[in-house]
Amino acid sequence: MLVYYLRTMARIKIEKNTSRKEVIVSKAASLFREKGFKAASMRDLAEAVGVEAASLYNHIKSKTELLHELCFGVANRFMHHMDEVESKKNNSIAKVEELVRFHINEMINHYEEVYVSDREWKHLSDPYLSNFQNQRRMYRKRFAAIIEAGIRNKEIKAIDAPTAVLIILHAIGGIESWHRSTQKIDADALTSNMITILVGGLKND
Amino acid sequence: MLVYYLRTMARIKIEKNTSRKEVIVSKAASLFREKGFKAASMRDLAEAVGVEAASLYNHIKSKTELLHELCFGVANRFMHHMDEVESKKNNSIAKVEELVRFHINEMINHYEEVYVSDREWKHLSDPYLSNFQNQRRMYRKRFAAIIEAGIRNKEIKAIDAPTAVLIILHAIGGIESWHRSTQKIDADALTSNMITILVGGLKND
DNA sequence: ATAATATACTAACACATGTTAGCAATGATT
DNA sequence: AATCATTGCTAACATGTGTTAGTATATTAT
Repeated sequence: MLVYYLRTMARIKIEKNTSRKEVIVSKAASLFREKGFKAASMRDLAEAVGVEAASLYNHIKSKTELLHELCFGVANRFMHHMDEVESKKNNSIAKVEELVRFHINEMINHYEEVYVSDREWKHLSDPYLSNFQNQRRMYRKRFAAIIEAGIRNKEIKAIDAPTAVLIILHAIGGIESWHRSTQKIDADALTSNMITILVGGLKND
Repeated sequence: MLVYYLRTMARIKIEKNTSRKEVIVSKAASLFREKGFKAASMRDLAEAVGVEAASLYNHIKSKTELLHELCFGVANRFMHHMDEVESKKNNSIAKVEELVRFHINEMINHYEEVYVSDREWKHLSDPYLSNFQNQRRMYRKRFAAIIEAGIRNKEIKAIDAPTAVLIILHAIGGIESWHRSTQKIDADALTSNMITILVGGLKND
C-alpha cells in the first residue's frame, strides 16, 4: 500500500496587528525565562515557534538581537513611566507607590520579558551592555531621589535611599510566582500585601 | 642560537588544609557568578585555576558536580542555621532578625557561592534539582511559620507571611554590591539599613 | 495568469563545548 | 634508589551551537 502525505509548509501563525518577528520575540522571552539565555538554543526556539531553526533568520538578525529587543523594550517602558511620575505633582509617598504599582503590573502583564530583562542582561554585548547598565543606574538614581525628597519633608523615615530602592526593586522583581497568580484576586492580594510591607515600611508615622 | 626552555609542569596551588578540589570549586563559584553556569566553560575554569581543562577531571567528576557542591553547600548552611534559630527560645522578631543577619553575613563572606546557588540552581539535573527545590520550599515555610507566630502574639503586623518571606529573601539576595563593600564600615552600614527597613517594617508598634 | 516578494526548507559550515584515553612528570612512601 | 599514587599534559572525540547559502514554496500585487 502506498500512502502519499501531502505536507504543506509550516508557517508562523500571527494574529491581527502582530508581525512574525513579534511572535518570535515573545516565544523567545518565555524560553529565555525558562532555561536562561545561554541554555536556550535557536533550535528550541524554532520548535516553540513551529518552524525550522534557519527560518527564524528571515525575521531576525541574530540570537542576541532577541535579547536586545526584550531588554530595551522593558527598559524603555520603565523609563517612560519614570518620566510620567516625575512630572506629576504628587507627594513622595504617592510617587513611590505609583512606581511600585507600575512595577508590579509589569510583572503580572509582561512577566517573561521583565524577568528576562532583569536576569539575563549580562549576556548583552558591548555597545548595548553599557547602554543598558546606564539606564538601570539612572532609573535607580531617580527612584532614590524621590525617596530622598520624601525624607527631607519628613514624609519618609530617615533611611538610606539607595538601599531602600534596591530592596524595593529586588523584592518585586524576585517574586517567582507572578505568573502563577492567574486569578485576579491572587494578584490583587499579592499587590496590596507588597504595598503594605514595602511602602508602609517607609512611612514616617 | 639554541635556547632551551625548561618548563616545569603547572600545579594547582593550595594552602594549608584545603584540597585542590576546594580550590576548583571556589574558582568555579566566581566564574559561575560572573558569566552564569552555562556560559562559563571548563576551559575558562581551567585557565582561572592555572591548568589545562582536562586536568580538572583528576579532581572532579563533572561540571555539574561543581554546581551540586555549591548549591548544597549553601543550602546546608542555611538549613543548619534555621535549626539553631528554631531551637532557641527567642521572641519572633529576634528570630527574624537573626535569620536576616545570618543571610546578610553569608552574602558578605560567601558572596559568590550564595549568589550562584540562588541564581543558577535551575541548571541542576533531576535527583538533585527536586532535592534542592524541596529544601528551598522548606526553608521558606519555616521562615514564614516564625513570622506567623509573631503575628499571633501581636509582635508583628498582620501581613501575609509568605509574601513577607519572599520580600526579605529577595531583598537581601538581590543586592549586587555586597562584594564591593570590602570596608567593614560599608558592610555594617548596609546591614543596619537593611535591618531597619526589613525588620523594622514588620514590627507592630 | 504572471511576476515579485515573503517565507520556509535542506544541507552544511565553522566553532565551542564537556569529557575521555593514554601518557609524562611529579611527589610521597618504603 | 625504587615503587607507587597524584596530578598534570596532549590529542582527540562526539555533540550541540549560531548562522549562512542556495533553493523551493507560498502569498501578494500586477
